[in-house]
Amino acid sequence: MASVTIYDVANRAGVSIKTVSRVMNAEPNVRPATREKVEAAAEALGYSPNLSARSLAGSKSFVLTVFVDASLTLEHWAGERGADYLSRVQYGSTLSCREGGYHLMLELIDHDAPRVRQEVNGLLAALKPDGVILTPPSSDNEIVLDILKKSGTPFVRLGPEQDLPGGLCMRLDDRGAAREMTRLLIGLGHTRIGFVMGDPLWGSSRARRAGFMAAMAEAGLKVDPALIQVGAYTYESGQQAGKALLALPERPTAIFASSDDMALGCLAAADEAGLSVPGDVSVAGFDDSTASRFSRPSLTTVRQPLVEMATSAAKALISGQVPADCDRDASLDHVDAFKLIERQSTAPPAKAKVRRGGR
Amino acid sequence: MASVTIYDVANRAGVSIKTVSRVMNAEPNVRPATREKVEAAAEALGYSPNLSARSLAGSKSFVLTVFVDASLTLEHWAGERGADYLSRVQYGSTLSCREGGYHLMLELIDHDAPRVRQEVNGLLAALKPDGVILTPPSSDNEIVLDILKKSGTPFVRLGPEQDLPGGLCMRLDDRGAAREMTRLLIGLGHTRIGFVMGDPLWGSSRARRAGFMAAMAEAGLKVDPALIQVGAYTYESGQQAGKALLALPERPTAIFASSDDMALGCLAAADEAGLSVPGDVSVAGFDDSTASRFSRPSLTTVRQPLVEMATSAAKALISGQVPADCDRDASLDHVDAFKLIERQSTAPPAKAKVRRGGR
DNA sequence: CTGAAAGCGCTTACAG
DNA sequence: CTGAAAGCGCTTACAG
Repeated sequence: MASVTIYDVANRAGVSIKTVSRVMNAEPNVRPATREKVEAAAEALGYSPNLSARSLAGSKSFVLTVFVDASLTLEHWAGERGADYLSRVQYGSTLSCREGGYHLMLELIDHDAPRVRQEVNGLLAALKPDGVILTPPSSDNEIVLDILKKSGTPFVRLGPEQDLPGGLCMRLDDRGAAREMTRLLIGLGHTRIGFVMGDPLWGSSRARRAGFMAAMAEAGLKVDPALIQVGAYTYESGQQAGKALLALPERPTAIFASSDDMALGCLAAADEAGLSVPGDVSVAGFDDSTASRFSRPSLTTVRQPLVEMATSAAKALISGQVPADCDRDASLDHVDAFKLIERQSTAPPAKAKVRRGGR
Repeated sequence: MASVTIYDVANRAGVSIKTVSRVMNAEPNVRPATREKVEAAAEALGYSPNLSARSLAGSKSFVLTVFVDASLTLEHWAGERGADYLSRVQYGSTLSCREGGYHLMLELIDHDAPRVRQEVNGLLAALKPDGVILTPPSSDNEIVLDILKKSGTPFVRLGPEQDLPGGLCMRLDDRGAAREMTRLLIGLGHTRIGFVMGDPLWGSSRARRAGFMAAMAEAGLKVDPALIQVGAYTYESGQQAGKALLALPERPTAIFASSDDMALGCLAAADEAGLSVPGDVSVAGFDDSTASRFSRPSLTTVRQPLVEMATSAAKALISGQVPADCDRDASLDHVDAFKLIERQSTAPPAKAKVRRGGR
């Protein structure tokens, strides 16, 4: 079955291909009667414009690309847990793409390979996407950001952790979320709460700490400086921070670690110290990572509204609201809502225990 | 940054664009020295051929499309359980695509919409994929199959249930899997086993029953005709069949329903009859559906090797091993392995119970 | 409001 | 083994 082209439609409607093109692209300056004739011809012939031809001739490709980390993604796919993060991103962006007549391509990036630059360059040259949605760790990969900027491809960074120039950023309200989580702990009855901060170089780390401090202040609780530990968003740093907090003469009854990985480290530290969670100490995290759901105990944490973020990201890219060359000053930060996920790792503080006789 | 084209490479290498094209496509008839010159120029310039141009000019698009049901997929994505089935299909097909320099596009099809025909036709016209991977219910949708055949697009049907002509089929060994599952039940000690068959019109139904019969025969167990019920692969039909089996004067101690949906129906029937699973009766299913994992009790079932199936499907499509017009006679069926998943719904039959005095 | 011409970056079919 | 020409199906930039 030979495919029907713009010429077939033009012939049948008795107009030039340029007019057909106008109608297909919903451009103005077509008489209603002409428009109808063309639409009828296209419908009768079952005509759909060839994406490749449009892309080659025009300035739009009708393709959006999502960059995900290759090894992370393959691991998640292989790991039978279902790729939860990715599913949510696909959900949101696919929704917007369908609405806008766009197509989504998922591309796995080898962030650690020496040839990332070539890989990403090749991808852009081959696909010419109208926009790219970056997921961590792409969102913070300077090589990827650099290539994207040089190529003039608009992009959105999902959940970026660093304050790098360029692109539209979609992240949750770090300060607000940290404040809410702290309020939750305070509401449970905790007054002596330890805080594990992420890398201070990152804006999100400072924002989360600010939220913690704000909640403590509004509750009239003083924050002992010894209760604030600085980590690096890693499991190990969290474990170290947790160890330090739990070794304090006056132990905190709750720890708010500002990333799930660090919170998981705190869980390990509690275990080492022979303390039960949440019996002896509550632990809260931040991110709603997959690990947070499967840890023992499962982690109370903050969830990013990923579906909504991905929906807006794709929408922004499709509508061309993201300038290709937007630098730090021009960058619009899109702050989304968030959701507290209460799981097993938090509880009211233990009452003063009745000490049974030594064993 | 203006993109580098085949002309730039040709200029730098001092050859014609045709020669560059030959090298990029690994065609023969290029002197090694020339090939090297071209490769060096391409590398230096960071050249990657534009996919749209290749697609428009040539006969290949380097794009594979996966058809999934729109509402099913959106439901899974929304349902926080992660889209397990889809993840596994994506995993396998993405792997093969990366290897072959192909790109994968996921397309959501509204199978129930009156405009499916137009939708699918439009998709093929716009994307011109070199092949399509069908997942249920696309695998058995006659409209979809018809369009694919008319358009001459090669396609693979994943886990088809009906014997329809056309395309390459990838399914597990129904007979062998049913035989193994029956052996498992027999191994547990069951001798009186009920079987719920799917729609007899479908080849897979008959194959699964044949596997059941074979296992029973090889164990020297006679099959009471009353123990074979015919369902329709739906929950309701399974419930009805289960009800009938459990009302038998001599009740089976195990039921093998040849689809998870029907097995779930049997679970409901047991519940209605006041019987516990697996205490009073074991129930086994077939498919490893998501529901089978989350049911109470979770279902012992047969899992399709989806990742492997998708990998082979994409590979076959990329290598052009699937003739565009293969009809029933020419269709090659690709039979894959399977895996028994033992969960909570099966156990050894109860010993003759010691009847305690009335309650 | 409509159209004729040129060109996007490649591959095809052919010639040598 | 290599290349010049034509053309894939559209959009762009322009003219009227």
